[in-house]
Amino acid sequence: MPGLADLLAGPVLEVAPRLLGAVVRHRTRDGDVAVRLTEVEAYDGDQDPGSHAYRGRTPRNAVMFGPAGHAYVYFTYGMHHCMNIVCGQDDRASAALLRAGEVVEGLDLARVRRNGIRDRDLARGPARLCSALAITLSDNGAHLERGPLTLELTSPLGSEQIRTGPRVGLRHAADRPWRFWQTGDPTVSTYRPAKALPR
DNA sequence: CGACCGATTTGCT
DNA sequence: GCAAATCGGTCGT
Repeated sequence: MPGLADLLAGPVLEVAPRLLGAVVRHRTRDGDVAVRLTEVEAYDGDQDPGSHAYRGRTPRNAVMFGPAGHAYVYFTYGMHHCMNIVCGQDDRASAALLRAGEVVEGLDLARVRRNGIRDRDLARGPARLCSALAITLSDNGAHLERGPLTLELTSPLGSEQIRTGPRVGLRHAADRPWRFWQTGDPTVSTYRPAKALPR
């Protein structure tokens, strides 16, 4: 049967919505926390001005140029981590940013890590998600099949369960509707557009 | 080597 | 609604 990397090796615009509902689990000394993904964004490598890989390979983004099925983690704003799942073909340098999710395991541990924030907000936002899962730069490049950081795909959501819209916080290519989220889910980040798309 | 920027969150107004 | 916090990556001098 096909491995995770094979499933993630398709075009990122097809893989990203496929990730909605999938579960990311991180095992640490303190225990396990798992998050069900409710919001992701697609970044399409060398053809995408919004992608870290747009200006070519650097030590930071090298993982994006490798095979699908690995985590690309970067540090930003001097204090936050964000996690992507590398997908697409090798050297395509495409990835899906994990923007939000629902904590489905290790709720108590996630509450401690997030220091009293409401359960709904534990992983609502890309840096919050990394905080709840205790993702750091040491997880950059990690295989998502072998652990301690894993991705478990679930059956795809129906098209009526998926909404799309512009990506968040980009200076360029802000017009491309490459953000995907689960319809009406309360854990989707607050930057969702004011008006929902027609049912 | 120095300057500037960023796929953000939080807290205060 | 807005600005501070804070630092690695990238690029220009």
